[in-house]
Amino acid sequence: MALRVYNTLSRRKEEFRPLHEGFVGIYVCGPTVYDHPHIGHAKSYISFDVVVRYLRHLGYRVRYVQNITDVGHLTDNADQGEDKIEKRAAAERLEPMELVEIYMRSYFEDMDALGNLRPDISPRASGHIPEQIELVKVLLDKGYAYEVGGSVYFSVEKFGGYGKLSGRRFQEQWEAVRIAPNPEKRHPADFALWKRAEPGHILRWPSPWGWGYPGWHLECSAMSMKYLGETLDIHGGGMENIFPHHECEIAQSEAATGKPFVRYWMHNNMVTVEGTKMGKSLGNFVTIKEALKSYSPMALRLFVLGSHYRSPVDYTEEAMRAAQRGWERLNRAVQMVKERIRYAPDGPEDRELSEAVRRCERDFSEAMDDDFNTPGALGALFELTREVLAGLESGTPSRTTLKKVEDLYSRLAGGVLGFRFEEEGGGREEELLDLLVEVRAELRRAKNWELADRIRERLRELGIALEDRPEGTVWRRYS
RNA sequence: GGCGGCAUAGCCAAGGGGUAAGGCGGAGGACUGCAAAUCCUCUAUUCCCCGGUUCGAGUCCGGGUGCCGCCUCCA
Repeated sequence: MALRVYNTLSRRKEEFRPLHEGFVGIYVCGPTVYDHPHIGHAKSYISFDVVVRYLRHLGYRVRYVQNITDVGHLTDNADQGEDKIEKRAAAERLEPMELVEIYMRSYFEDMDALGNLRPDISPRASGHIPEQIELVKVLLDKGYAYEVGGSVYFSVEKFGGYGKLSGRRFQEQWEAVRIAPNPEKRHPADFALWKRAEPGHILRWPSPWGWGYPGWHLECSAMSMKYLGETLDIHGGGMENIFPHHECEIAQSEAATGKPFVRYWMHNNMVTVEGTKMGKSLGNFVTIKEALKSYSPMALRLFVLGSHYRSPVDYTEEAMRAAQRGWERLNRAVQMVKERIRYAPDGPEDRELSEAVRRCERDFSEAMDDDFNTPGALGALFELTREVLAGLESGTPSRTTLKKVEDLYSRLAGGVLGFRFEEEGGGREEELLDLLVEVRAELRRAKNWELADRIRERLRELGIALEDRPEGTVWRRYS
C-alpha cells in the first residue's frame, strides 16, 4: 500500500509522490523565539518529526528545513503594532539578538528532550535578509508589488490564485472585516513584503527602499525555496497559519517563480487546555518545561501521538496521567524483553509471537500509510505488547523470537515514532540500590517483614519502586 | 456574517457500507508473606438527534443540535 497524505489544498487524501523520486523536501514553519515553547509547539513538532521519520523509514532521502523566526513581526495587521521580539527584549532589558539566542536554545533543549530529530537546516530569518530583498525585487520587477514611501506591498489583485488554500474569496468578504485600512495599500487585502522602519525600530536593515525589515510572510518563501527549490514537496505548519500566512506565501512564491510552490500542504490541529484555546494573547499556555515537571518527556510524546495530528487535543491532568501510565507500560515491556534476551534459550522461532510481530508490523504500516495515523499505529504496538508480555509470562520464548520483538520495537516505536526507551538508573546510585536489595533479601529470608517493608516504603517515598517478582527483586524509578 | 473542523464507553482515541482497534480507569480471579509488576476474564447490542438510501449505516445523503478553530500575532 502506498502512503496517502491529506492535502489542505485539495481537502482530500492524495497518494504521496514527491517531485523527484526518492527525495523529499519538507519545510515546516518554526517558532518565533521570544518565549519558552509551549505544548502547542510540542504537538506540532512531534507530529512533523514523525512525518519525517516515517518518510525516512520508507526509504526516502529527506531534507527537513524548519526556520527560526528571529525577526520580529508586527502584533497587528493594521501595521501599527509592536514588534514582539523588540517588545520582549525591552521588557527583559536585553539586546534583541540576546533574547533570541536564549529562547532559541530553550526551544532546541525542549525539542531534544521530547525526542525530536533536529531539522537538517534551521535557517534564521535574520541571516537571510539579502534573499528576502531579492524576492521583493523580483516581485516588483514582475509587477506583482508596488512601493509606497519605503514600504513594499504585494498586490493580491494581480495574483489570480489568492485564496485557493484557505477557500476565501477576498474581494467580496473583505468588507466584513473591520480593520482600519492602511492608506498606503491599494487593496485592503494587500500585504507587506517590506516595511519601512519607523524611528526607534531597532531591528532593521538597509534595502533599495531605505531602512526597513521584511514582511511577516516573506522569510518562509525565501528560505524554503533557497534550500528546497522552487517547488517543495511538503510544507507544514499549524492550522492557524493557513490564513493569512500560508496563503500569502503561495502568492509571493508562485508570483515570483511561476511554478507551483508546494505539492502537499499539511496542517496540524490545535491544543486546548482543559477545554479552552491556548493562546499567547490569552496567557494561559502551558510551557513544555512546566509539563515536564509532572510528566516524563516520552509520556508527553505518547499523549501527542495518541491523537491524530489533524485532530484537536485537550491537555488535561487525566489525559496526561493516562499517557504517563501507558508510556511506563510500553517502556517496561521493552526493558523486560531486553532483560530476557540475555538468558533466553536458543531455539527456533515461536510461531505465535512471530506471527504477532508480523501482524504488528503490517497494522502499523497500514495505519501510518493512511495519513500518518499514529493512534492506529500505537494501537498495533500495544496489541503486540500484550502478546509479548503474555508470552514472557507463560513460557520462555527463544532468543531468536525475542530479538525479532526487540528489533520491531526499536524500528517502529523507536525509529518511526521517536520513543526513547531507557533503562532506569546508572552509576553509583544503581550500585547502592543493588546493595539495599541484597540486604533486604536477607531480611526476607529471615522473615523480617517489618524491616523489609520499611525499606520498600522509604524507597517508594524517594521515587524508587521495589518489585518482588517470582524471579527476584527488581527496582525501578516511577514517573 | 464568511471559511473550515469535530461529536464513538467513566476519561482519551482509532475505524469510515458487512456487524465496534488500542490506552487509561474500574470489577473479579491467578501469582505474592504483604504490596507492586505481570497474566487471565469482564467493562459500547451500539457510535449527538431526526429523517432517507440500502439486504445491511458510526460509516453514504438531507435536516437539526452542540462544541471548537480561522477570518488580528500564535504551532
